[in-house]
Amino acid sequence: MPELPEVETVRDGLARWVAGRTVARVEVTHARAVRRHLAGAQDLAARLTGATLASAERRGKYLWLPLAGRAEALVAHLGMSGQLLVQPPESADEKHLHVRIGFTDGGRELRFVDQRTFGGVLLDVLAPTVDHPEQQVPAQIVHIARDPVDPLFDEAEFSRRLRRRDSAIKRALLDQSLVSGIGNIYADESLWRARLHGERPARGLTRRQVEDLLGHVRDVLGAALRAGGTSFDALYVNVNGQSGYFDRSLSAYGREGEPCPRCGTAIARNSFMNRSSFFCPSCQRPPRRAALSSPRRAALSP
DNA sequence: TATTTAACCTGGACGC
DNA sequence: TGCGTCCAGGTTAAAT
Repeated sequence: MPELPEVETVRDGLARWVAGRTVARVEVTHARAVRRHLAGAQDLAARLTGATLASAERRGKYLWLPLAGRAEALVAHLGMSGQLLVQPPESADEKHLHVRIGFTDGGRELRFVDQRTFGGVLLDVLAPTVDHPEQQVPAQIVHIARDPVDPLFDEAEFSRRLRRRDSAIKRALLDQSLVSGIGNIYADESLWRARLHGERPARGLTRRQVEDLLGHVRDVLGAALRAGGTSFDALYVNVNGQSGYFDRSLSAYGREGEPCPRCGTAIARNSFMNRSSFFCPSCQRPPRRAALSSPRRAALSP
């Protein structure tokens, strides 16, 4: 599933293959892929045709390609299975090809392919960021927090906000308005490295624990980025259709029943937030019931 | 206001 | 072989 390392790998590919090129035509073959462009597919195509894609930017799991000389950008989110592929025009259409963008140079096309259709593209105006108004991001994502590898990420502010939360740590890590780029896989991996159970209340964490957790988040994201991201199947690939290799380095996620690399206890799995959570029952002690937030306590009561 | 839940969606895996 | 069910999870509107 595309989280920060996967999206950054795609962004890097777009910067190499697409930036500086001028759009000649846009074809939308699946309306759901542009559902967040409220003016519709025709409007998206009309406004994008003739525009030059200046660069490739990212915040968290969102990508955008600013249009040269205009305060607008082509925004993309990969959802769970979205792919942005750079393909020769003559190559066969992918089964789930939803948007095709051709360029005036006649070279490789940019294709948005998405099996589960949770992702999409849209054209959006740029707006100043809250913390650094001299910087601009697409208006629809101004609520998305900076990610932990952003040089302007404010650790002190993150710690303060996290430790004020009346919810579980994992839920907070997945909240993109608190910290972006982390999904289910890297949340579990980071918590395993920090020896923290995801259901522990965020409010009970010390500053030191938050610093430690953040360090592990950065380590995991960095290692995954160097491996080209995590791929369990063909759903995540870079712009050239290649998979990443970080799944071979995962310690907890997807390893139910396998020995914990640290203590040998079998990795456990439970359901949390309608998702699977993987953890070591020995290294990551579950919180005492009294420490759980009230709704969670009520949910666990017989 | 803060937090939690449910819905969206498709195809692979699995059991019968 | 074919059918039905479950599962994967990022985002956000709606509910609590």
